[in-house]
Amino acid sequence: MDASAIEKKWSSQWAETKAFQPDPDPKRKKRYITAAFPYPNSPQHIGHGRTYTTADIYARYLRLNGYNVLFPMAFHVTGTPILAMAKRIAAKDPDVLSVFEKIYGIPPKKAESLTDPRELVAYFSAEIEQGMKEMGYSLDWRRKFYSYDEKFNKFIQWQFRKLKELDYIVKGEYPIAWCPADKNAVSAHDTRGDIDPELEDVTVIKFKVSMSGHSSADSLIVTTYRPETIYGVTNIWINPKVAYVRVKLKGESLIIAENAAKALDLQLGLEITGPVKAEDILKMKAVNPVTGESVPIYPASFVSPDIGTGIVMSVPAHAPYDYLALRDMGKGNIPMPQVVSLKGYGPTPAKDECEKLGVKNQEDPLAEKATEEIYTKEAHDGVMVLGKYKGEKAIDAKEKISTDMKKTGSAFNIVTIANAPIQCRCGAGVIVNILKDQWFIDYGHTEWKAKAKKCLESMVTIPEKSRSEYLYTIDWLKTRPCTRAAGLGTRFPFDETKMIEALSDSTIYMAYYTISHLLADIPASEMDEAFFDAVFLGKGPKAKDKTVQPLRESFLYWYPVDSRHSAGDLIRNHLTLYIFNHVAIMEQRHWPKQIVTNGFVLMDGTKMSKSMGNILPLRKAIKEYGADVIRFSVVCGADLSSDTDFNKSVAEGVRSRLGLISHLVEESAKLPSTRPHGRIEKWLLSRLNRKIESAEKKYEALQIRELALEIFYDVTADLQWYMKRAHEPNLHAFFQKWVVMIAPFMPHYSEEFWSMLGGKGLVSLAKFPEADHSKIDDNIEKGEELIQKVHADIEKISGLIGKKPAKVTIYVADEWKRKLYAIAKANPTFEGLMKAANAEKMPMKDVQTIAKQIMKNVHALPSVLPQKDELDALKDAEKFLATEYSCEVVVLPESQSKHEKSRSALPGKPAIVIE
RNA sequence: GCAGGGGUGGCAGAGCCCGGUCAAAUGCGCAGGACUUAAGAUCCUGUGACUUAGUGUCUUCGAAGGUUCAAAUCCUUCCCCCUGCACCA
Repeated sequence: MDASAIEKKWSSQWAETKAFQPDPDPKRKKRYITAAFPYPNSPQHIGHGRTYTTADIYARYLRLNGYNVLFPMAFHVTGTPILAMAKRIAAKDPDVLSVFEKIYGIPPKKAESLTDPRELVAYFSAEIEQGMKEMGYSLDWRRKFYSYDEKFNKFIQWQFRKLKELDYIVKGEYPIAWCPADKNAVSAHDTRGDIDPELEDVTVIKFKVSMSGHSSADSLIVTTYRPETIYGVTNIWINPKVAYVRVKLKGESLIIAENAAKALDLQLGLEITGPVKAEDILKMKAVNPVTGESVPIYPASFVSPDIGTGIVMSVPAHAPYDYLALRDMGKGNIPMPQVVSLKGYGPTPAKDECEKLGVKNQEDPLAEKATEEIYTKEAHDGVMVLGKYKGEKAIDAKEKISTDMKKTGSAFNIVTIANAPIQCRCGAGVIVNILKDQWFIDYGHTEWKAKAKKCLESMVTIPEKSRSEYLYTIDWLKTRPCTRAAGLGTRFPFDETKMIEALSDSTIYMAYYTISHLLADIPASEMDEAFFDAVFLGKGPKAKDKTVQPLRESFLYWYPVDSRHSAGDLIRNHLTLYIFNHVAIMEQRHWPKQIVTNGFVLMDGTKMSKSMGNILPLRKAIKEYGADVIRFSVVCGADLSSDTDFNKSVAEGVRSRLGLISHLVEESAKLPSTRPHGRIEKWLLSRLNRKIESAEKKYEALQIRELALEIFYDVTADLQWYMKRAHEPNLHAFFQKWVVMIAPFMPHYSEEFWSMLGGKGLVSLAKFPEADHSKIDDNIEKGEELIQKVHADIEKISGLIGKKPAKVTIYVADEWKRKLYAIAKANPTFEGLMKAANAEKMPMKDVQTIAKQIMKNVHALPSVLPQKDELDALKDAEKFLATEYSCEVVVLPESQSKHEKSRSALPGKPAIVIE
């Protein structure tokens, strides 16, 4: 069977019959499933397929259970990445273009033409949509929209008005990584090398300076992460190669590196009054604001004008760079006051560490390592031995000293980029800006948090263990910026120059799906606050409007979302915001019911990444293996919550099994659908019903991996056994049920099988089989297990004796041995057992041997079949075993033999004699 | 640092909540065999060690202790790994 032909055939069938375009139907129960909508700035890869496949399996399962299921999809285009991507393409960025060509196979001409954000969105969204259709996702595409659609914008603005009414929208200051050239906020994908700028508070300490003994109006300002080491300052470092300037800050005159002054201007408002020569600074003395001590200024090459203020205070006992720079200038032996004591080190930990690592000089990369080592250790275990906070932990003293200095005006805080220097793509150095009129959503509100927690309590989280993460995030969230200066999406209603940020416009959009396909005749201008109030809240002046009614009905029918699907990394933001915004805006009956999160897909054991080039595009994968194989492969490998590995051999394994099943279905389709007659047929039926029963529970709880094992891998094993054992194999009736069970995983093949087997209509809309308990037969299954065991044993023994058996005799243990087991269970002591056996007049010699064995495991004796059942099972398999070994096989009760070996037969373990 | 999740056989990965049927599912890999002119596919067998006309013994589930008749599973301590810590979708 040709996978691609089957896929095409059935996906067009689904489209033609509008199989997955549900409308409200008051007579039927509904289920509403959503998965995170994709961001079309690249094609999707196989990893994206996992979430959607999981959601689709669930949606398809629910459909088989008679639910009216809505599973919609749209595209998220909000924010800057799409703009950034278009810009990079316009600039013919070789990295981007090569990824598109080499990984995704996009013709270079096409790729290079995607310089307009809208064209880019159109191209990639079409690509993604096509991929989703090929995967067979049962999506209702009528409801598709883009997050920059005018009507959607209206909806999002409504959402923000609601939040504002609740006082959840606030305005304030906010530090942000900033490109001074672009005059724009900078995030990881705007920087060279995709580095995420990390902002960090740093203390700036003022050292008053004196020149030739005369005090001066100037102060040198130094930046430090470790203000507590102020007690150990021996000197100040500047870099003679750097340009320094004098600046005015609130009337004070400060000396600072020119670059630093420019970078800090945005947050401090500095006025540069003129240059200062480095050689002049070196002549100055600086006064320690805490100790009052006067220290010299020395030159050092490690000081960078792009980090902090471009001036550094020297604490050689605790800072490896400071020690090294002193040593480099021949002052390695000057007194170095110890501020912090550290176990395992002498009074100068920095020196010790440098010597231990053998750091050559301040330019040596090892200096960085020494610094990290000392800083981390001192932060953890350091205890102050000097100054006001002597005896306290260094980490506590740090805060106190910093606060003290700020109080006296000798220090202040700035925000810097911890991992500086970082370059914007435009080439400018990234700096920190303080946004004065930044808008926030205030997730810190206590009542709001309480409501969110209440929602979480009533919600199902799959996996259950993710619940604690939601709880943590709910507690942790506080004010969160919700606008940006640039990006696609929706304008912020209270300041139209700003755009709503991307995570903030994707929190309640699931509500929009319920009406998005009904808006064609309603102009955007009519979609005001009253309109959405009426649709989603059923109140306000438009609540009775005729145009609103069908929308309201649709919303009321579908909402709430019964299951939200996403990757697990989104719990920390999107999914928790989803909860927050729902509880803020929606009525309680419309709060989220369930969130399902999954792990990533790894490629041959490693994370997929553009730089590694190990991305497998979804459509390429489909072409290579077929949609059903890919669907199965991305979900079956691991538990839902953990990362799963995709590799060739998994996919090929699935494909070959599917091939085996296809073959059996083809054969079965030719046979009539008959009732089971033989023992092995009963066995298969029992196994099937057992699986149906547990499959239902597992589908409900989305135990995808276990399901996959049970209804696919186990089933193929069962089928192989059946085919060996059956006299006239006929799997027609079996497959009629099984196909429905597997259909959520492998919808295309299932449709094909279903039609081959004479099923009516689409299997996608069929009914999930009901388990027939009366057909589950433990004894039959145990009997079959016995046969498998005996089969394996014969194999083993004949291997040991190294010859083909000429005759096999199987002796089934006598009934009294089973009784002995029962006695042992009731009376698990050796003496008790022997006494009871004696009373029963059992052959005590044999009893003793068996009893010894039994007693080892007396608390966990296997339950055994009656002798009759064992005999029945094995006799039924006589023919089969005879064919297997092409020799005579005889099954006898133990008592009918004089053979010595026959006495070693045990319940569940017949004796085997091979001649 | 704080928070969360983990450490199981060559690999991936179940089992752990609810201790015994666990030398530990399943898949992959590997080895041998069948089929084939051959390869591939498929099927069978094996895959901790030792042993054997058999269902036996020993040592294993990050490390060390403990509870128990019995521990991969429960308790304690320790070691190691991964993820997140914010404006980034």
